[in-house]
Amino acid sequence: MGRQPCCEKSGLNRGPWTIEEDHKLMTFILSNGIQCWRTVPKLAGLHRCGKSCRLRWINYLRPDLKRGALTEAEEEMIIQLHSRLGNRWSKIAAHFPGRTDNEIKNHWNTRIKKKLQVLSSNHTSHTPLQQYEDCEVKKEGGTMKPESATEQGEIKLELQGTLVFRDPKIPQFDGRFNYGLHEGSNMGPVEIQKADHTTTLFSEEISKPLPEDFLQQWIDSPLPWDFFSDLKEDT
DNA sequence: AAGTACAGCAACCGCTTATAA
DNA sequence: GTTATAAGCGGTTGCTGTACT
Repeated sequence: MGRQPCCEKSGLNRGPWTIEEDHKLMTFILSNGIQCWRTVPKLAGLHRCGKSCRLRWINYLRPDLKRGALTEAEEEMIIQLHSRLGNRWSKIAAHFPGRTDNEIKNHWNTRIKKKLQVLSSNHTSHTPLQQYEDCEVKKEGGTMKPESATEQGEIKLELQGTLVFRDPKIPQFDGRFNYGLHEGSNMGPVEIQKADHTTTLFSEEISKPLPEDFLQQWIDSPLPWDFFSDLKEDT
């Protein structure tokens, strides 16, 4: 029943790959292709687990890999995608031909995360909502629901709704936005997007503590539009 | 020059999902 | 429908090189 086990766990090489191992794996895959990772190390003459071979190929040996540091534009796109997809690195990596999920994950954890932390700590002096002060904003329905709560009292909410913007600088578009926040925190960026047009709004004005009654009031109310009091609302 | 701290990244671990038997 | 396994995925670890003291 079922399939054969992937590989023997004992007697296999571990740790960094040698040039010779790389060469064996690359030569084998280029001439035979990949049918089954389990059989690859055996057929290629490697003392490695199939899983390890797969990882080495995907993250390092694939000929279509793009080498070199990620560009500013790529970084910006990662931030945008991460705000929508969260830590789904493979989904994010799918938008970057030649880049691997591991590469993007590492880049996020070692660089972007820190960059954003610095940005958010400077956030109180940042008022990009002014950028949209000429906007007319129209609400078109929306829902809000508690997503999760922890024992530490951290509450995450999901808000979904539709905004229609009218702005001379931005063609009219509707958007879907989601965010999470917890008691006493600043709310993160609110992303407004449609098709290939994505932008992000920030505001320190929308930082609110969330005592239970206030939270309930929020949950009960159809739309928490107080968050957007800075914007002219066209109802 | 030596020791320590830190950053970056490759590789591993363990869980989840898809699929063959 | 159930079970076992391969493949995929995200979190984490640990090695290596570099900067700092």
